[in-house]
Amino acid sequence: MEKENELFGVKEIARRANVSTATVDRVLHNRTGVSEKTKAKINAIIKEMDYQPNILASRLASKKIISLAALIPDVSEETDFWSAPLNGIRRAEGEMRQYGVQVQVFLFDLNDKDSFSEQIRHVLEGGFHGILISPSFIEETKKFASECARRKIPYLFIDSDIPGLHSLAYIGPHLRKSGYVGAKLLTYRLEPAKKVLIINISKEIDNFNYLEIEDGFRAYFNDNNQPNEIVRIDIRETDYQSVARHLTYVFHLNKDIGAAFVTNSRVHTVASFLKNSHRTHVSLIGYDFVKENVDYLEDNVIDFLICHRPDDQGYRGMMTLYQTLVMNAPVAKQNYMPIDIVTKENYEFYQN
Amino acid sequence: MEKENELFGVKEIARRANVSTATVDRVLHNRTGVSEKTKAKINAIIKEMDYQPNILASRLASKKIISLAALIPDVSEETDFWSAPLNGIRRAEGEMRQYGVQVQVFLFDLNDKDSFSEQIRHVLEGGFHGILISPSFIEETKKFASECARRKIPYLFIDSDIPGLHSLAYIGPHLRKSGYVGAKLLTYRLEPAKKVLIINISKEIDNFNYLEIEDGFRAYFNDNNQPNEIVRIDIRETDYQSVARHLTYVFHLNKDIGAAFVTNSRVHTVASFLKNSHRTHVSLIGYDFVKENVDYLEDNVIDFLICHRPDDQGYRGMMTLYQTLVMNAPVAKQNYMPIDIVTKENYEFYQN
DNA sequence: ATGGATTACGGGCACGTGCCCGTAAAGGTA
DNA sequence: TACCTTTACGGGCACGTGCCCGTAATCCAT
Repeated sequence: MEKENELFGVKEIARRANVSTATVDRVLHNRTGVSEKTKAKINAIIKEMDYQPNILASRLASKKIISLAALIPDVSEETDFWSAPLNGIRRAEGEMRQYGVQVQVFLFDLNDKDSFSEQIRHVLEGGFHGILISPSFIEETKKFASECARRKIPYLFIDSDIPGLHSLAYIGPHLRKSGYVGAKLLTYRLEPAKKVLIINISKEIDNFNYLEIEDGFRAYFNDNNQPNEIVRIDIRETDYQSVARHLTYVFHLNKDIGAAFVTNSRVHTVASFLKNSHRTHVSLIGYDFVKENVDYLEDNVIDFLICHRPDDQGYRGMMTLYQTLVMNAPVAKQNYMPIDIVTKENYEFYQN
Repeated sequence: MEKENELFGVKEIARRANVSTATVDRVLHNRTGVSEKTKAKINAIIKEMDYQPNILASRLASKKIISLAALIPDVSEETDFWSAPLNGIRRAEGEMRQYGVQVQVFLFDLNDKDSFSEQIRHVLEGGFHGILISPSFIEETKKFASECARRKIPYLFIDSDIPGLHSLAYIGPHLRKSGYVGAKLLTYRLEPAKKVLIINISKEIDNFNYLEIEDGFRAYFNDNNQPNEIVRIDIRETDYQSVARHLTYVFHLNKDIGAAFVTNSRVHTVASFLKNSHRTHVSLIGYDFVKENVDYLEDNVIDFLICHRPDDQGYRGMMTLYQTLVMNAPVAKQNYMPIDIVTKENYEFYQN
């Protein structure tokens, strides 16, 4: 039975140090106006008491509201993937508002690099205390990062990472391992003679995520001496007709494809093709818990979906900023999300 | 652009109603001492303003601390499964303490019904404002529930549910569906001629959880016209020697067992047996992210672990009580946890 | 010595709510 | 009318921290 000796706060410190609470306050917020001698004495007492400020009182008394910004892609007609992180951000906002935190969301067009740059300008002008950002374009993000460093604004990445920058944290998947998991699932019941098809459907040329995923996918084959031949295809158009055309060609060239792995959420387009061309015996795995994909899970066309809790990414991202700024708690720099496996049987309980 | 008109709180209400803040306070906490007329007027204003009390100020001003109890099984030498929920409970405690909430944990022995009853007595005597409980023994839990109802103490169940009682919520897996998922994974690459073995290792006779799981497992076979024959075995001793003896016998009788499904966390005992008897070609699936199991995942003896985020169950359970008591927010009565699939490839990122 | 600037500190109000205590008004009894 | 009880309400302090404002003390230049 140990008693937490936190009977008093600032007043107790002031009493012990023979100063006023105001002076203690100055030390706590390292403002000017305290002699080195008393500062040292107060700091010693603070350490000795293991003083923890009462956040309730602190937030209540503090006039200044903390404002956070989130910069993520807009929901497009191609994919509503980003509605999930947005959801998590909103959820965090709701919880934080009563603690004097405001959240502002900025959206950009994934197919328009300029919109990204423009929103970055807006965010930087907004005078926010912390920023969450999806670093979809590398060079622009690097410029953003150095500007944040100059202004001493903490920022963190979600969904994909750009290593080497001084972000507060990364919250998202370990993409390489994610591809590794995909390979495991895809080969779990695959006959040795069958070929495996990797499909990347993406307009953006400089999207680097799928490279990591594919790398991990191939690593699994190496590590496990998986005998299957790997075929790969890049498709730069996202509409069904184009995808179907490319796939028809690939399946024509390779008669014995037993499994297909799509490196992003557009797996439903492939599913549609497989179903239409009566190839549902091909095992199919792809990414993300979006409605179209779940429909094909239900329909037994997609075998597994891999998912990285995008909702939670948004939530945790905002909460991490909050923790840092309000309670300045230490934060893990790498915050890898679980690599979730979603099937027809468990999807109804999945929490994004 | 809509402005939240929450500029003021109780004072604003008081001003509009031409009363003092004290009177508003009395209405808010429906205490006595307010005439029906002014009460109605104030309530109208409250509704009109959509007044949300400032929880910071409320918790700060309120002397009374809210105390919560958690009643869960102790960690035993048989399994440290319950260390995970305890972990989540502690995590919640840490977050809530600064908001004036205290948590007390009561542990009982899963093999000793009397210890359960005794701890229930202690919990009820403790005068707690809310209780989280793992309803391991049905009859005792029912008595507990009616006593709570009498005293108007909200309580909720985690890990397993007893329907028909007026618990605040259930936070745990949908066991039937969980068995369903197990069957899917187990049969995913199973040859039609192979038999499937269901193994239940448990001392407790009245443990009803595995019945649900097994029911779901068999339902999958029915729903999918799975041709494999199912063999089942109950083992009432949990030590390795006994388990090995029973399994030796079963595998002797059934030469063509291709996959085994263990209905709880003791799958590592089976894994050990399979490894020792050179039967690692048998697919093996079981429950829970405990160290022994993960070791056999790593060792390729266990194919999949199914897991229901026990840590999160503890955390959410306590948080739900907190939400109910402090902000009296509405709560979902059924709160099914995701049915997570853990493999050798993704376990390192798994979050209990 | 006088004045002004700077440093080092204390007093005290404010944040929004909880709640104790005091009291005027209304009602009841002899 | 005098006295007591009950009802209905207001005043005001407290919670722990943030921060504005005032001021004694020290220092420096005239």
